[in-house]
Formats: sequence, C-alpha cells, structure tokens
Amino acid sequence: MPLTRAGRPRLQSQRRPGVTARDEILDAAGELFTTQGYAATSTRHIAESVGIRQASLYHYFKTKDDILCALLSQTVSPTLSIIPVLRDAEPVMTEAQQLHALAVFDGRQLLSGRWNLGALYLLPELRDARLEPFYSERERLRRHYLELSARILAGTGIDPAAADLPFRLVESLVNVWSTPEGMARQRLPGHVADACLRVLGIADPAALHDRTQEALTAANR
Amino acid sequence: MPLTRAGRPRLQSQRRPGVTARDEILDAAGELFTTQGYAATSTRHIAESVGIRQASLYHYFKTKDDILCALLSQTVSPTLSIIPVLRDAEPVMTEAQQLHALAVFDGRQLLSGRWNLGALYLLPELRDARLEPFYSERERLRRHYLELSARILAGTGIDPAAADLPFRLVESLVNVWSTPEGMARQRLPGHVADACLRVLGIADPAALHDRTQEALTAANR
DNA sequence: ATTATCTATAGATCTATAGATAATGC
DNA sequence: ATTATCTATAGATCTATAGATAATGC
Repeated sequence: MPLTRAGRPRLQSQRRPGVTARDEILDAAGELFTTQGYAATSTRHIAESVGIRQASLYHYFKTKDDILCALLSQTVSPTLSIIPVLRDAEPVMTEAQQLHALAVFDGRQLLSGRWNLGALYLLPELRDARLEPFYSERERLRRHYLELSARILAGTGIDPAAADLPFRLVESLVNVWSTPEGMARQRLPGHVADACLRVLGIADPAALHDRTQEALTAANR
Repeated sequence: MPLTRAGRPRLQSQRRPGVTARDEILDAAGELFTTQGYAATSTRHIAESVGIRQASLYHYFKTKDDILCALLSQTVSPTLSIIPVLRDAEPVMTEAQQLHALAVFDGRQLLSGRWNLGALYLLPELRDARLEPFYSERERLRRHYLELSARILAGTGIDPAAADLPFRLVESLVNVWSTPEGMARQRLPGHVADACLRVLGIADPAALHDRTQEALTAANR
C-alpha cells in the first residue's frame, strides 16, 4: 500500500476531488469550460486549477480537444440508455407517462454533477466536425422526445408544432443551473416534466402521474 | 457626391452589407461571435470577413470588447421599451393578454436580425463584469416576465414555481434559431406565446387571443 | 488638413513536444 | 524499469500600437 504514487512528486498538493489525476483534470476542465467557455480556457488555466504544470496535462490527454471529448461523453449517454427501458414498459405506461418519466430522468441528470456539462452543447465554438459523435447522440435524444410528443399531441387539439417544446423545456434547465432561486432545485425536473405535458394539451399532469405510480406498483406484484 | 470616400482605398472591395465601415464590422462580428464564439473569434477573422486589414478595426473600435458591447446593446432594448406601453393598456388587456403580447414581440425580436444575437447572452465567457450593463437589462426583462406570470398563476391552480417557465420558453427560441424545421419560422413566436400561457394553466390561449383583438379594436374606436 | 486605410511589429499569450528528474515496482 | 511529474522551449497565434500612405475636402 503506497503512501505516494509512482512518478515525480507534484510541487503542489492535491486541490481537486478525484481518485486519479485524470479525474482531477476533468473536474477542473468541467468547471472552466462551463463557466469561461472552451476557447477562453487555456491549458495553463486548467493545469493551474488542478495544481500541476501545463505540460503535465499531456501525459493524460493527447490534445485539448481530447479533454473536451471525455467530458461530453459523460452527458447524454445515461438518458439515452433509459429510452429502451421506457419503451419496454409500453403496455403499462402510456406515452404521456413515458414522456413524463423521460423528462424527469433527463432533468435530474442535467442538474446532477458538479458542473453544468449540458451547457457545453450550447457553446457555438463547439459546433464542429470533430465533435460530431456527441452531437448525433444528442440529436437521437431530441428525436425521441419529438416522436413521443407528436404521438401524444395527436390525441389533443393542440397545433402539431408544439411537439418541439418538451425537449426545449427540459433543455432550458441548463440555463437555470446556477440560479435555483425560489423553486426548490430538487423539484425542478418534476415541475418541468409537468409543463412538458401541459404544452401538449394535457391539463392535469399530476393526476396522470399518480396513475403511473399505481400502474407500476400493480405491474411489480 | 463623391465616388469614393476619403481615406486610403481598401485592397479588397466591399463584401458585407452596411452603409458605413462600422456597420460592416458589426455584421461580420455578429456572424462570427454567434457561430464561433467570442474568444474563438480573432480580430483577424473579423477583419478578413469584412475585407480589410486586422489593424483597421481599431480605427472604429478601441478594443475587441467594444465591438461586442456595440452588438449587445442592440438586443434587449426594443423589448424592454414596449413594457410600459403594455402596462398602460392595463384596463383593456388582461395580464394574460399582456404576457402573450410580450412573448410574441420578444420572440419576433429574437428571430429577426441577420444573426442570432440573443445567443450571445448564453456564452459563458461573457459573464463578465465589463458586460454588467447588458446583463442587468436582460435581468429587468426576466423580472417583468416573472411578475406577470406570477400574477396570472395566482388565478389558476398551478404550482407557483411555473412562473419561471414563460421567460425560458421564449428564450429557448435562440436555440432553435438556425433550425426552423417543420414549424414555419414566422409562426413560432405565436406558438411559443400560447405555450407560455399553457404552462401557467390557461387551457385555451387561442380564445383569449381572439378576445385581445376584439378589445383592442373596441378601444381604438 | 482630415480621413480611412495600409504595413510592420512589440509583447503577450497559447498549444504541444522534447527530454530531464524523482518517485515507486520488481 | 516504469511512471508521473517537472523544466524549457519552438512555433503559431493574438491584441493593440506606431506610423506611413493615398484618397477626399477646403
């Protein structure tokens, strides 16, 4: 059980959470990219924030872009992975209930984490070919929201154009990330999920939510 | 009536719309800041996009920051200026009708213009003390949405937390700026304004909208 | 004379590489 | 021997300034 790790010791002791140096770098980069922007954050800033020398970053990441890619890959995947689970619940959960559950999960995901990583998708400087894989994952998620919403809309009298709004409502949580004033942060995703159903013309999402609990309880017996 | 302007001629002929060189620079900067980000856009990029030399920018703007400030000052002011007008319509227009009208105007404002200047407010690199005046203008607008929404909410059964959503719904138009797929761009602001009222618990915004027209027509007689 | 541009450049970055150094692991 | 750090630096930017140049205006 080593007291220190292999390799030359750092000049400064650890400042950042993270079991590995790689984790510390990602934590620092997550903070700086989301609060200062990608181009505005230099590799030197990141290194200083970790407490190592600028060149030491390159032991863990080939380029600055690589650091960004590692961060982006943490964001959409969890939400994408619950889509098939919800789809399999089809007979038990209505489409409206699925959308609600998806919105709650996605919203919680966006508000978890130490930094507002979802906001990275909004940085214009990152609309770049090299980041294509991450943007197409996000686009898949958007399409799923859209299809679910469109099918729900068909049952209400609202203009089909409203199918776009639920994804945008949930996405708007990244704009509110740092200012949970008034509204309890923990309850935000649930309220936004309710709002998703309201913009589609479902007047009483709370009732529907109660029925989801009943249905799931019944299915688990 | 001069065929050419005073001063040494440019090496390249004009490429950008704008009656003055200053306008051309703002047009180029507007495009590049919104599509590439502020820090990622160099003064050289701007100059090349205008068709002048990098140093020539400094004849019109003291610093790169100055260019940004000139752009930001074009964005929120028009919407802020209609707030008193709507407030004076108080006896004729209900609060719900005022919110709807505000959202339509604001939404149209955001989607007008050659570039998505509203998106500049989302750039994290710009959350900076030197831009404070522009952010506090935007904050005033947000507060007005919030107060109007809160008063409307008091009349419906929805959770007070929903008062935050109308501003965010309208704001979300900047995320959709370049992709008006499916929904006719021209009608987007109206649909978003309807959605603002629905998230506050007003089930039939269209009916209310018709009544606004009647009321205004009656008032103008 | 005034104006709008140009050329040239200082000085401050910034990314990434090369290679030295100081630990642990065997 | 391997690993994680360090120092030093090349080469490419980037912002802003100084001062020359080529038009119009009077």
